[in-house]
Amino acid sequence: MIDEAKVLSETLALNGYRITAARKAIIETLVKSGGHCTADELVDSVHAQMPGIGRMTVYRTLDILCQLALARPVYQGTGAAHFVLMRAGHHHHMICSDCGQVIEFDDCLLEEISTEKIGDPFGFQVQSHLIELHGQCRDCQGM
Amino acid sequence: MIDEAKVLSETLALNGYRITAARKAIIETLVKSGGHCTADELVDSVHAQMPGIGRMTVYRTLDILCQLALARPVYQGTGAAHFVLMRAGHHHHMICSDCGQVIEFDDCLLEEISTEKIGDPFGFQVQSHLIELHGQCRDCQGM
DNA sequence: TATAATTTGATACAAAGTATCAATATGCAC
DNA sequence: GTGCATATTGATACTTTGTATCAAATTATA
Repeated sequence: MIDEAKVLSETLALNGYRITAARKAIIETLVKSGGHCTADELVDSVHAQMPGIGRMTVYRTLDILCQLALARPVYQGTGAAHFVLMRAGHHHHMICSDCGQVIEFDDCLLEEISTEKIGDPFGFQVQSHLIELHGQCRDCQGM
Repeated sequence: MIDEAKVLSETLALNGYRITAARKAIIETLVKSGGHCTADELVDSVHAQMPGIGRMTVYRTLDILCQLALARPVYQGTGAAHFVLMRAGHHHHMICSDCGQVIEFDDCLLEEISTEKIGDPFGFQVQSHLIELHGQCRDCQGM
C-alpha cells in the first residue's frame, strides 16, 4: 500500500481545497485507524498527534471527504455515524444485527459495468459504492 | 402490494413482541412514507394520526425493526439517520454527493448465492443487504 | 377475567452535529 | 522569498438526535 493519506490529500488539492497541517493530520489518522471510526473517535486520535485541532475541523474535513466520495458515513446502531474510506471506490462489510460487530471484506460483488448501467437511466454518474450485508455472526447464531 | 404493514407486525409477533396500537400506527406510517424517513420525521407523521405517541416509542420500534433486519438506518449527510425498510431483504439507492438527493432503484445487482458465499467463510448468516451507489445526479454534473 | 410481564410516555439527560466569526495559515503572483 | 486575497481554523454557544429511567397502562395467555 502506497501512502494512501498522501493520495487523499492530493485529491483535495486537485479539487481546490487547501492542504493544511490540520487536514493532513486528520487524514493520516483516519487512514491509520483502518478507515473506519466515528467523528469523535477521530477527534481523540488526532489530539494525540496534534492537540490543538478543534472538533469542528475534524467534522469539516470528513464532510469534504464525503463530498468527494472518498469516504462515507455509515450507521451501526449506536448514535454516532461511522466514517469509512471508500478505497478505490469500494467498501464492503457485514454487520451483525445482534451484537453490532462489523466485519469488512474485500471481494467486490459488483461489476463496474452493472453499477454504471443502473445509473444511466437516471443520468446518474456513479463514482463509488458501498455494500452492506446484514445477518448474524457466528457467535450470535442460535441464541 | 399486499398490506406490508401487516406483514411487518406479524413478524414482530412471531418474534415474541407484542402488537400494540402504538407499534401498529408507527409501522403503518413508516410504510406509508415510502419506507424512508428520519426518526423525528416519523414522530411527526405518527402524531398526525395518534397524537399521544411518545418519541421514545418511535425510537424503540425502529430499533426492533432493525434488530429483526426489517429496516436499517442509513446516513445521508444530515445529522439524523434515515431509516429504510428492507423489502424482501433488499434495499438499493443512489445518493448524490453534492445535493444529497436519494434515488431508489429496484434492480438487485447481487445474487443471493454470492452474498451467501461471502458470509460462509466468516460463519456469517446473511439475512439482507443494502447497496448504496454514490456519485452525481444529473443536475449536479458539470458544476 | 385475572395475572404476570411487556410496553408506554413523561421527564431528564448525554451525545452528536451545526452555526458563527475574529484570528490565522495557505496558495499564488510577483 | 514576500505580500496579499482568500480559504481555513478553533473557541464558543447552540440545536438536534438519541438514551436512560420508572411508575402507570396495556397486552398475551391461562
